[in-house]
Amino acid sequence: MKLVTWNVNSLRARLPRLLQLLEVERPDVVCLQETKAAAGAPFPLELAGAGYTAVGHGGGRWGGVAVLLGPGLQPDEVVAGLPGEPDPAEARWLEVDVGPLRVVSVYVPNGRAVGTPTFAAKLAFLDAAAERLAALRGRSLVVAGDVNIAPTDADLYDPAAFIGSTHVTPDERGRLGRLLEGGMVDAWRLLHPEETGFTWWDYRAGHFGRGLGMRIDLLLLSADLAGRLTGIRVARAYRKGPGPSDHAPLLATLDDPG
DNA sequence: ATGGCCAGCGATGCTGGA
Repeated sequence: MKLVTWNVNSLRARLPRLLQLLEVERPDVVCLQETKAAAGAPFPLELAGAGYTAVGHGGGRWGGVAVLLGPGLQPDEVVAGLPGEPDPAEARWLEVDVGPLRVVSVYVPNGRAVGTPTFAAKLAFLDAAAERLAALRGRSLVVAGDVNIAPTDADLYDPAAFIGSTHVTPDERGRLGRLLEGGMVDAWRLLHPEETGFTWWDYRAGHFGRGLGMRIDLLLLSADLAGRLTGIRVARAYRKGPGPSDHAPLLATLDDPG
């Protein structure tokens, strides 16, 4: 089974690149973030044409998450929204049951600046996510998305450049740690303990070309699924070329259950 | 070479992203 998570920075704007990814990689499950699609907005017909069933949680002008399922897969239970989240209208959390798996696509708030109300809302969202994952403990669980936290300084191009900024504070990292309680595994780090694995690069100032990125998109797996992880990579090709997102897709492969 | 802001809204320049 092949899993993808990708902050597309607008589904509409990214559709050509998304269709390219679906055709080339043929993933089974795709978690999308920042679709910028309104609640109830129809998905582009091209997705169905490519063989994918889409489940969305719309967030209007900003935000929005979705899960795409490949041929032969259908959504069972769908839960949109996160109990206790600060602003449900931002549409940052979507759970979809796919066979024995519960798949979560999550887009954690940015937080903008430490000490602001939006930063407090980011922490509150993370608290709510930890509560929800505790409630889901024991299930075969995939939590995939843009967490807007660099887990450690090894996930930054230059730790000194982030002193005093969001994405690196103990408040944020501590809450990310709570998401990993109960045996959830950071899939990239499981197979790549040293390699940087950046998933986001600022559009500005040539950051991508200069290798100035961050690892803020994560695939978290419950322990049973982590044991089946055979590969994970950042598809940097989708950060290049015409009309890229500022995030690259993260692709993982799981062995079939034996 | 990991190459130099983008998307939405809406009609102009501002907001948000991280």
